[in-house]
Amino acid sequence: PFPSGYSMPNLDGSLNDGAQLEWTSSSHSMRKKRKPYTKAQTLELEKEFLYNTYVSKQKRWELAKYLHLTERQVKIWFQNRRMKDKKQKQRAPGGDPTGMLMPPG
Amino acid sequence: AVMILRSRFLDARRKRRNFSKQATEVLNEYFYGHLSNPYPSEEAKEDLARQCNITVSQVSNWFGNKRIRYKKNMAKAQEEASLYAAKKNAHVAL
DNA sequence: GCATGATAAATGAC
DNA sequence: GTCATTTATCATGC
Repeated sequence: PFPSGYSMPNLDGSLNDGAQLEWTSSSHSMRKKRKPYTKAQTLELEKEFLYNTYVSKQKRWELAKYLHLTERQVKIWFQNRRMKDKKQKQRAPGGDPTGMLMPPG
Repeated sequence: AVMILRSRFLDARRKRRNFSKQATEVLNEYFYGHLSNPYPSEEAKEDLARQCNITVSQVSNWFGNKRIRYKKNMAKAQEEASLYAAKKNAHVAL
C-alpha cells in the first residue's frame, strides 16, 4: 500500500489542446510532508548558525540528538539557512548586516 | 519577548502586496503561453521582472505558486487556460 | 472566507 | 557543497 502522505500522479489526459503537460506529474513517489520546526528547535539552530554557518559532522550529530531531528534534517537546515542568508545580503548590499532594520513607514 | 519582537521584524518583509493587474496579466500570458513547459529561463525571468516592475525573486515565487496551484485544481484552471489560449489565438488570427 | 504573495522544510540536479 | 524546485504553511489583502 501507500504511505499516508502519498499523492497519486495525475494521469488525466483530458486536456483542452491535447497537451500532456509532463511537469504536472509528480516525479517522486514518496515525499516526506513538510513539518515546521518548533520555536525551540529553530532557536537552537539559529544560535549555532551564529558561530559557524557550516556545521561539523560531530556538531551535526549532537544537534540532531538534542533537538530530536535527523542528521539529514540538520544538514539541510543549514543549507537552506545559508541560502536565506545569501538572499538577505543580496537584498541589502552594503546595508545592515543584521537585516533587522525597520521597514520604512 | 525579545525573540518574538525580533521575529516580527524579520518577518516584516512578509507583509504582502498584491501585484498590479497589468503585472498579473503579463505573468499569466507567459504561463498559459508556455503551459507545456512553464519554466522561464533566467533571462526570461529578468524580462518579466522588468515588464511587471517586480524583482526576479518575485517572478520565481509567482511561477512556483502558479504551477503548484494550477495542478492542484486543473479543472478550475482550465477556464483560465482557455481564456488565455483564446487571447493568444486572437493575436495569431490577426 | 478564500485568494495571493512570501517563507519554511524537503528533494533532486549537478 | 550550491541552487532551482516542490510542497505545506504562514501572513496579509479584500
